[in-house]
Amino acid sequence: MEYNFIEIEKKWQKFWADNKTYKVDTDSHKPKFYVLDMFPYPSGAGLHVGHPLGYIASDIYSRFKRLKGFNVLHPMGYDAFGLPAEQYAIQTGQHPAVTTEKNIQRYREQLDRIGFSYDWDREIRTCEPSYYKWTQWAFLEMFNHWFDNKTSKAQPIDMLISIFEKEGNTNINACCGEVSSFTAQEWNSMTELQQADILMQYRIAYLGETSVNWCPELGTVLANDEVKEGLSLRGGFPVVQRKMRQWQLRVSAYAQRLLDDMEDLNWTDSLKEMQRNWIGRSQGAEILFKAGHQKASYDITIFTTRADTIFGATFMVLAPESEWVDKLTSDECREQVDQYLVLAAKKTERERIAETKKMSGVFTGSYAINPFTEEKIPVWISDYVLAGYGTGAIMAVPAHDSRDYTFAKQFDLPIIPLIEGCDISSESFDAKEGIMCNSGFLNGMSVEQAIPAAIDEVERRALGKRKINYRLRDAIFSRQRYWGEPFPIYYKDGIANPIPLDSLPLELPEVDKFLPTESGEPPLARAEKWTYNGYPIETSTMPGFAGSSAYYLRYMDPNNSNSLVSKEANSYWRNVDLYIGGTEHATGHLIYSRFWNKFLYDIGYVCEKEPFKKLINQGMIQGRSNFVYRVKGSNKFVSLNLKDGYDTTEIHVDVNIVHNDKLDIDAFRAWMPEYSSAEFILEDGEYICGWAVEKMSKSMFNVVNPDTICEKYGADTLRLYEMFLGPLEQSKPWDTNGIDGVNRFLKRFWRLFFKEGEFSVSSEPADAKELRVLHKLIKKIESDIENFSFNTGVSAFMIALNELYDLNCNKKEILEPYTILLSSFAPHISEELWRLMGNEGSVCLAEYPKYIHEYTVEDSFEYPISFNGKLRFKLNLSLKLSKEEIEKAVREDANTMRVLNGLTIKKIIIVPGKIVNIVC
RNA sequence: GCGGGCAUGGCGUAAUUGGUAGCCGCGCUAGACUUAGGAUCUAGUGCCGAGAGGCGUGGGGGUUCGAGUCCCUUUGCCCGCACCA
Repeated sequence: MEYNFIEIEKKWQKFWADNKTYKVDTDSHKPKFYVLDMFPYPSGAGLHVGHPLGYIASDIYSRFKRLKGFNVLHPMGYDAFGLPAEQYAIQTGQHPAVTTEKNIQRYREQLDRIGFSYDWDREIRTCEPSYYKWTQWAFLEMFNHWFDNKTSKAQPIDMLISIFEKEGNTNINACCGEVSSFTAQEWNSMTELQQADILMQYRIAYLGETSVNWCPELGTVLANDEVKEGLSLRGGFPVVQRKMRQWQLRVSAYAQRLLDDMEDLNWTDSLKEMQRNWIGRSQGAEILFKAGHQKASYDITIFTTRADTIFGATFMVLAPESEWVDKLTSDECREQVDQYLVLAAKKTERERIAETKKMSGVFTGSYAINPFTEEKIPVWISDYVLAGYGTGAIMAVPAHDSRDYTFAKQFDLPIIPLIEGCDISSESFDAKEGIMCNSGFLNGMSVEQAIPAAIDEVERRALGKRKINYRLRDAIFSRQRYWGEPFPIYYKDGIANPIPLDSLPLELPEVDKFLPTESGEPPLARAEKWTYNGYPIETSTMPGFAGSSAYYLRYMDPNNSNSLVSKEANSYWRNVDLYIGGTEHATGHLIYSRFWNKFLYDIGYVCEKEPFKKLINQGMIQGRSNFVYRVKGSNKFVSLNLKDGYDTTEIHVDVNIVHNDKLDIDAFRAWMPEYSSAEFILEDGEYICGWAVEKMSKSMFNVVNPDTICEKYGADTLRLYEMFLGPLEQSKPWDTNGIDGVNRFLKRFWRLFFKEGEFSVSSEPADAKELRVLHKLIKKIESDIENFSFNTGVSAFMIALNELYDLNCNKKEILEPYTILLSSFAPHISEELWRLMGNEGSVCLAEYPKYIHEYTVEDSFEYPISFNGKLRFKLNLSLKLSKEEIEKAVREDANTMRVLNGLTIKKIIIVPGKIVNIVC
């Protein structure tokens, strides 16, 4: 009987679906295990072979854990809100819900063919009202909470109000916007609007005016992680900074906790490092400088991590957007300053970044007093200082900061070296090392000593205080788009009010067009009756990360209509034990999700403070393009190794009509009409194609659809091959050159169960050699899966199969456990063979094979000579032993003899102290 | 510029974690069975050499009885961050 993978795979996929083989429930006496994939955005292009890489790995792990007796939660869903569907809608007028639905169906079909063990009853889609009800709910919870710095945790806003009513805000230490202090009486005498404005400064989800990334092309604001090098991640359009009033999430309040709790996570160091950089904690001090011109004087606070260099602060710089700019600009300089501000505002982020080498700036006309040197130093404005970081103002120390140095050189400002022996003739000395000089009381100290000493002095003289700054900023949460979650907020008399929970979900309304209105309002403003009790509803929608921030919680209890997740479900499933996905979410989703989880933890909603215990980043699969070489001016194509003799043009050819770099000539002629009469110059009767590794994309003709592989080789081969390709975390090109080997392995495995076309498995007991093969395999597979070393795992299956062929073994005692082990990797073929062996119930739920046989010294068998006839043992020998003594020790060592029994020792290689190599 | 990672046959990779480098697979060579084979099976396959043997983990140096693995240095690739004061 042939290995008919098409039939087998179809049969078992249907069986698993019909019988809900992979359905899981919370009420179980088994230990839980939660394995999660980063759910996909269902794009119109469908899945290519790169997408399932992580899914296959997580599926193998899930199946393995299930075999080991765990109750495994392994769900899948779709991150279905997003820009591409909306842009498609704008172009075609088709509702994004329609295209999204279509794409999801396609994804589902493709996923189903690969044989994943998902519990599809738990599928979620972020664009469904029953799901986004809970996204809206979480937003309202954030709206109704504030962050208490004293306890470092979210607290209800009602509690804040009652404190205000009793004692004002003087005793409150909150993470909030700019609020001046007030007493209880002052609070109580405020209007409703005034109170609402103040409360807004405290809320965790708040409406606030800040400098935002505005993308004119997309017509929306973007979060920091959606912008890279001044361009939008989606589409690559320029982004400018603009002051806008937007909904924001106070992620920055959680900066320290996000940092601290990372310690216990089982994530890669590089990913943790990325998050650390993104959070960007820096320790320093805020220092007060008096500054002003003839007409007025102000206190300006700056932030610095190098308080030790204050004696070298020879000027001050303000960000163009700084609120001090207006105040410190003198009348004489007003005109130039205004010109500069206009110029700076027009620059895109990208231009700003590009101008690192050349700096621009303008003098304000004001001077500040360096509090340590008492010198008068000029105050400048330049866009190399960012408004959003620190206080938007710096003390410039050109001798020890490269940016200040460039600026000082350009505008001819004084540079004072502060470290003995440093050379600042051509560049600044940025290193934090050396002995201080020109620095008053700090002279003679090392930099390390001088930093705290300087801050102590600052604090003693009440010029400022120690301060920790974070690069992490609050997340801009509004998008001026249609295809997202509506905000459950309505406006009454200028006050933002929550739409109560029992009116949720607030469903996305129908609109006639998906574009902004003529007056520039977001598309939702087109909706008829977009009101609540007659009051207008917020017209922005939430960003992509809103729906993906808590989806892992929803899987625990996907159909609950009373709660995001029930207490019972949450306390059973707790958090994700294994999360697999790409690194591209390091600073977006993985930060937001952690923040979201921590907030829900604070309000007592979830029981774990971190969402994802272990995280694996699968590598990207790149495309491997193939080329043909057309002789210029003809329809002749020359094979790779002969092309040097001709003047040729390199042309991408569809990789699906190339096999092992050999072109299928007939398929090529049929591929495009212009090649139908193509002629070929062959080498050894073949046309060999050139190749290159490129991004997988349609235009390079190197996209491989997993369906194609499933048709040709079957899903089991696809699964094994993707794992065999190399280490999971490594990026690699998709290269089908080796797929035949893996396919051959499955065919060989299949044949092991058949004799002359008949299914034939022996029920005789296995002998020691055969058991050894099995036990070696069990041990290896177990450790490989636990270490996510799936490539060597596949190899181990192949090695064991070779050995079984050598032993001519078809015994059930060996083949049955082998089949169970293989079922994690190749479930379809395993299921078929499992049933043919006469078993009831799915192999996927079978009992994990255990060691059924322990070796003892009495076991006598020849050691399989798979180490090229050489064995190596560790023995506890001392240097002083003679060769004979060592030989004797080897012979007497029980562990060694157990394996050596029955073999003749030919040679012993001795390395004194540790190791003995034995050739038999 | 800063931070992290990698470098092993013609190719993808492996190496019991400091112990005879090259497992497994691809490809290739030869053979068997075949009308045929993108099927199957057998043998071989790091490099040089007829052979004995020698040389080999990007280059150079070091530690060690012993280094692909540890340390220093250098080169080349990949990834992340980038005016964050």
